Amino acid sequence: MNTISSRYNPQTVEDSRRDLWEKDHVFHAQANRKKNPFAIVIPPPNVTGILHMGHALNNTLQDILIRYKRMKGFEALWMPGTDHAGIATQNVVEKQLAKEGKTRHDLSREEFLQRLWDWKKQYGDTIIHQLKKLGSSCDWDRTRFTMDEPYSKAVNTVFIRLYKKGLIYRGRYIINWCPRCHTALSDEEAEHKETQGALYHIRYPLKDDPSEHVIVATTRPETMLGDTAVAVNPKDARYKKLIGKILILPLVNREIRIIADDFVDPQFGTGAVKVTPAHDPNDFQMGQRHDLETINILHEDGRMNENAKQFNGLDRFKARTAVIEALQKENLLERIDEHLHAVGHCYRCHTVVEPYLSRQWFVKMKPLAKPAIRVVKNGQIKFYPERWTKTYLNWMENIRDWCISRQIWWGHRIPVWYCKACGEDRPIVTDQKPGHCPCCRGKDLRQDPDVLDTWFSSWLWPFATLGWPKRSADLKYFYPTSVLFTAPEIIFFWVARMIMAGMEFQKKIPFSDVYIHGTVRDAQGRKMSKSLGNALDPLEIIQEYGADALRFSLIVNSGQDLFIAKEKFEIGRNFANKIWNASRLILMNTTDISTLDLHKNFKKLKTKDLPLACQWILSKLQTTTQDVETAIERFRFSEAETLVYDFIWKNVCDWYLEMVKSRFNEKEVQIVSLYILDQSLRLVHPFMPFISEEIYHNMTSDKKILSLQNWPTIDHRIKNPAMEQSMEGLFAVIAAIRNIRAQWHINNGADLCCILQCSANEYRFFESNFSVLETLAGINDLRLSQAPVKTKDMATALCGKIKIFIPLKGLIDVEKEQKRIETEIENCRHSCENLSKRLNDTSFLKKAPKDVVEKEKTRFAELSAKISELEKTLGDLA
RNA sequence: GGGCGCAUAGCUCAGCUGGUUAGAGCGCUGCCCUCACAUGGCAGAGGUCGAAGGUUCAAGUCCUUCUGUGCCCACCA
Repeated sequence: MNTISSRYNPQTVEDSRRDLWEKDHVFHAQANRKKNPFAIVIPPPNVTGILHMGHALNNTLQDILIRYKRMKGFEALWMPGTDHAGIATQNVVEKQLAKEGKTRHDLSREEFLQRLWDWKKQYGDTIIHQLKKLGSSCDWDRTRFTMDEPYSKAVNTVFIRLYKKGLIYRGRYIINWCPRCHTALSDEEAEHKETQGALYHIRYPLKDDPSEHVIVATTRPETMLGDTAVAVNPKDARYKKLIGKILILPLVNREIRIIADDFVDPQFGTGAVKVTPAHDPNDFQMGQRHDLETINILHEDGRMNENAKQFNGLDRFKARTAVIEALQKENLLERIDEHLHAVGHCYRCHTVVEPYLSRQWFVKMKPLAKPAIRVVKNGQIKFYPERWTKTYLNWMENIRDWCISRQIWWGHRIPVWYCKACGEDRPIVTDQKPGHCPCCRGKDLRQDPDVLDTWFSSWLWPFATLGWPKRSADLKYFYPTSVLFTAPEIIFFWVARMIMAGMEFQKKIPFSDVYIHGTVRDAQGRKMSKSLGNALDPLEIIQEYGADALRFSLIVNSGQDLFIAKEKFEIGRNFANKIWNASRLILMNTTDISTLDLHKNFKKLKTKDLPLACQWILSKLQTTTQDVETAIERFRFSEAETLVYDFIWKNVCDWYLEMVKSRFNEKEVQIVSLYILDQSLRLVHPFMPFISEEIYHNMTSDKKILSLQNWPTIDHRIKNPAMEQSMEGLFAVIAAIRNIRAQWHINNGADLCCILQCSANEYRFFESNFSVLETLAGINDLRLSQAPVKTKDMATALCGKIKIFIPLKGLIDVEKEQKRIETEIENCRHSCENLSKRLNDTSFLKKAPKDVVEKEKTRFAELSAKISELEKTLGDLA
C-alpha cells in the first residue's frame, strides 16, 4: 500500500471490492435463531428504470442502516427486487414497436407479452447492476420481481380473498381515463396540475321561449354534447321559477330539463351547471340522484364518437374549438373568461386525463384503512420526520375506493372468468381457469381481459417477497420488517397501502418505522428530470468522483430537499482522498506491527501510560462512536456522517497525526495509530463502503472482509471528557500562538520566546505536554508562568529575542468574561428560585404530570451544579 | 379552498427538551508545494438568526401576526 499513489483512485478499487462481496455472498441473510433479525425491503425500482439521484439517495440511506446493523450483529436482510411497473413498461415497449411502425394491436396479446418479457430479460436488471455500482449491500440471491411465479400467486390470493370478503367489487363509475395509454387510472395516478384555462359561458335557450335562455359556465365546452340536464341550487332565487323547465341543448337540439341540486354553488360561474353524467364525477352523482341518462361522447382514444353528431371523429381538443366556433355562429356564446384550474394528467405519459364512465374493478378501502389508521395513531408505526404522520392520516381518513383494473396487457391478469351464457354479471373469481361455469356448467369461459394496477402487487411487497402465501421460515423470522425508506410522493401509492395489506393479510404491521427523505433537486431548486435536462447522472458522478464520494455527498446534504450541483460531490471525493492518505501515513509507519494481533496488542496497552495525544484520540473515538450510534438510531444520517467526517479529518488528521507523526518510532504510538485506523474504517464503512473495505482488506494480513466485522464497541474506561476538554484548550492556545506568529510574519523556528500565563491546573497540564505545544505552535522558547508575568521576567526572557507574552486569560477579555459569568450565575439563580418555588408548591406537585416534575427536579440539580461550576471558574479567573 | 414546510455568513445548509462566545462546507483574504494528502496545511475576515409584537431571569429556539417562498391534497362546473 505504501507504494500506491497519493491520490485515491476509486475506479481501480470499486469493481474489485464489489466482486469480493459478491463472490462470497457476504450480504446473504437467513433465518438465524442465534441473532436478532433486521430487515429492510427495497422500494422496488421499475424495470424500466435507470438509476437517478433519487434512487442513489434512497438506496444509500438504506445501505447505511443495513450495513450498520449488520456490523452491530444483527442478521441483516436487505431484500432487493424490481417492479414490473405496468403502464410505464408497456409504454416503453410500445414506443419500440412504434419505431417499427406497429402498435400492440398489430400483435396478438401473447406476442406482445413475449416482447415485454424479452425486454424485461434484456433490460430488467439494468437498475440492479446500477444499484450494485452504488455499493448497495442487498441480499442479491433473493432478488425478486413482482411478476415472478410465486409473487403472482400472492397477488391472486389477495384478490380472491378480498373478493370473497366483499371488499372487491365491479361497477360502472366515472374513473380517470388516459386516452393515450387507453386505460383507467386510480385517483392517485391522475396528477392535478394548475393550468390556465378558460371558463366558457354558453346560452341554453328555453324550449317554451327560445328568446330566453339560461347561461351555463364550463371549462370543457365540448362535453356539452353529452349534457342531459342543467342544475341549479334549489335556494337560488334567480332560477327558482325555472326548475323543471325544458331547455334546448344547442348544436344537438336535445331537450334537457332544469333540475335542482344542493351540490350547485350559486356563487360560482352563473349558478347554473350543465350536467354531463358520463364525463364528470359530480355530474355522474347528480345523474344518479336524478335518474339522468348518461351519454358517452368519447372514444377510448379521446376522439369524439357518433353521439357527438357533426363532431364525430374529431379529437377532443379540436372538438373544443369546433364547438366554440359553432356556438359563436349561432350567437350562443355569451363570453369567455380566463380561468385557472387544476387539470388531471396521466402520471406516466402526462396526457390530460378524461373523467370517463366505464366498468371497472374497485377495492373498498374504508374497512382496510381502519386498522392502518390505528397502528399509526397508537405509534406502532412511526414516520420520520414526524409531520408526515398527519399527511398520512389525513389521506387515510378521507380515503376513496381504489380502481384497480387497467386496460393494458402487461401486469397480473385479473383472476376472473366470465361464462358466455351467464354473462359478465356473474364473474367467476378463481386462481385457475375453471373447467366449466359453476351455475350453467357452460364451457365457454373467457378471462377478464384487464390486468391489475401495478400497485396492487407492490402493496404486498414486505411479505410476498418473503414467500407468502406460503408460511415460510423467512416470513416468520424477518416479518415485520424494520424500516421503510421512501420519498414523500410514494406515501399514498405505496406506504399506506402496504400498511393496509400488512394488517389485512398478516395481522401485523409491515414495518415499524417509515423514513421519508427529501427530493433531489438541481441548484435552482427544480426537480431533476430527464425532460428538463437538468438531471445529474449518478453513474457519471460515480465515474468521475467515485461511488463513495457520491454517497457521502448526497447524505451530508440530505436534511430535507437536496439542492445538488456537480461541485457538491467534491466534498466526498476530497474526504475519500483524505482517508486514503491518512491511512498511507499510518500504514507506512506501522510496519513493525502485525495487524493479526492488533487488538490483542492494543488490549495489553495501559491507556494511562500512553502519550497524551493517544489518550485523547482514544477518548475522542469513544465519544464519536457513541454519538454516531445515537444519530443513526435516530435516523439522523447526515449528522452521523458529519460526526465521522469531523472525527477523521479534524481530530485524527489535523491534530492526532500531527502530534504523533514524529513519534512513530514508539511502539505504542504505532499500535494506537493502527488501532485508530482500524476503528475509523469501521466507522466510515456504512457511509463509504468501498474505500474502507479496500484499505481494511489490504491492511489485514489475513484478508478479512470489513463488511463482516463488528462495529466499534465503546469502552467507557477509555473515555475521558475532562481530558478532551483540556486538549481543546491546548489547541486554542496553539492557534493563538500561530496567529501571532503569522501576524508578525515570524517563520517557524525563528528566535521567538513565548510566555504563557496560566492557572495551576493549566500549568500542570501544559508542563506535561511541552514538546507537543512547542512543535505544533512552532515555538522554540516556550515558558509557562503561574504568576502574573512581571516586567523583570519579560526582560530576562527577551534577551535578543522577539517577544510574545500571552496571558492565557488574554485569549479572552477577562473583564468581559467575568461580567458574563456573573450574569449567567444570576440568571441560573433566578431559574433555581422559580423551580424550587414550584417544587415546593403542593398544588403544582399534584396537578403536574410526573415526568414534568421529574424533569424540573433534574433541571434544578443541573442548574445548581452549573452555578457552583461557574463560581469556580469565576474564582479561577480572579 | 384545506394541509405541511422553509427563511440563520456571499452561497448551500446544521443548530434536537429555550441556557456558555450561533457552527460546518464551499467561496473570500493572507502565508505555505513542510518527505500522508494542494482533492492539502495554517491563520483570518464575514451573522441586527425574514419583520413586528408577546411569554421568560434568559429566545435563532416557544406563542401571535405579517411578509416572502416552496410543496402536497381537493369533484366549484
